[in-house]
Amino acid sequence: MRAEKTSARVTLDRDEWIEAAIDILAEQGVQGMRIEVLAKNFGVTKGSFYWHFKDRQDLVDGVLETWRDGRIRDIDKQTGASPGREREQLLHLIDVYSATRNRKGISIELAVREWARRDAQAATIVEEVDTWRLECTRQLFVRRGLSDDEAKSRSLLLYAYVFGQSLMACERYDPAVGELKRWIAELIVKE
Amino acid sequence: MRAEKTSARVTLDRDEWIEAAIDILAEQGVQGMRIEVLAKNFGVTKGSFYWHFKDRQDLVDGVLETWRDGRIRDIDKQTGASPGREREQLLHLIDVYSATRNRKGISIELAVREWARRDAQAATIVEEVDTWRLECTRQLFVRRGLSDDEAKSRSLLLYAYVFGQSLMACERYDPAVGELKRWIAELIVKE
DNA sequence: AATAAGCCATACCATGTCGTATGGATGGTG
DNA sequence: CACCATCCATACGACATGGTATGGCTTATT
Repeated sequence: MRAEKTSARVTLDRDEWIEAAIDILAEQGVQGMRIEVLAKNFGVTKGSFYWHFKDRQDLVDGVLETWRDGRIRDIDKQTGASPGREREQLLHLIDVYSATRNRKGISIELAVREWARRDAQAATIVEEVDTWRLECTRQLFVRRGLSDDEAKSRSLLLYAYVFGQSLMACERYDPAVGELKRWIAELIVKE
Repeated sequence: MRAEKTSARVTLDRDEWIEAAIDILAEQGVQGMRIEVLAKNFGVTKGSFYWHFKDRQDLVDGVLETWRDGRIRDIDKQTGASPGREREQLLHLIDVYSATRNRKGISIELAVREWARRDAQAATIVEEVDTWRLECTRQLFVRRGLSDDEAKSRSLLLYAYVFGQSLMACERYDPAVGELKRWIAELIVKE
């Protein structure tokens, strides 16, 4: 039973609700973020939810802020200056967004983006994250000696590729799709 | 009023319901494909719907089949043999999936893919379409003289890029994002 | 004109969901 | 011990939705 997972805890707080909301966002999409469903998973009723949150919008705000802050911390960490290892950092970046590894992260990423296509608030958050990521990655390319325009283009290509790739069913296209992806990663980071 | 759009018609048929369902699928996602909402847009009640369809699943089947058939006809047309123009065909393919042009087609595409991530039936359809598209595009690259592996890799990159790019908010990253995209397109099709 | 078929409206039930109001249980504090 | 704050349960109203049952209107057929 899902409810047993946290039954040891006596009380809940905002962050636990937000984490659970992000989990179900990844699995079910925005429409799956139902208050009563979250409550049932915790083994409580929505009386608890409305103690910690004003309404559903309050939860939504928390989810988006938490996601944005986490993503920005993450990209800062993964593109931090480590001279001479820019190429490895870029390849690692692509690998991290590979669908096989990091399934949950990808699911959250796609769920937030599908959300952003129809919700202005989510779109604003995605825009902030995109801008930050593209800028950090651009600097990686620049440190490798690329021109500013080429660095911009390649970082845009990098992210568009990893997101799009996780939207496709490419396993059945070629069983050795792993090698195709390695080839593509090399093309994106250059050489 | 939306209802006036087709008020001239006296009766509806399955295809009109399916078309309207695809429209709202693009705008609202799968969760937006509500029978009573579709009926209200037509200015009728769901009594009409249940005359033409057994249930909601019946509509879903029609939507997925219609989408798949249309996509396969389309890719066949756009990658049809026209010797010596493979490069133009590839660039045109990328352009067609550009978010600025063909907004509705992109919206449907993304809606079906987000759907496929959580629905096995939709996933099967997407897989069929992906396989067909990748194969057609691979042949374009092969006709340009590329090796089979490189052709496979580049066609995968092409589609992943166009889908991912339409998931991103890249306009605010650089106002001249159009030039970045042209550069990327050139990199993907080679030279 | 009578009948039948096609197409849709109306009424109804069951369910899921948001939000509110209020009561109850628990533990700390004076 | 009395009181209060914290945290959750219960019950309710309001609404949207899928699906069913049935009635009614229009047009074609005989």
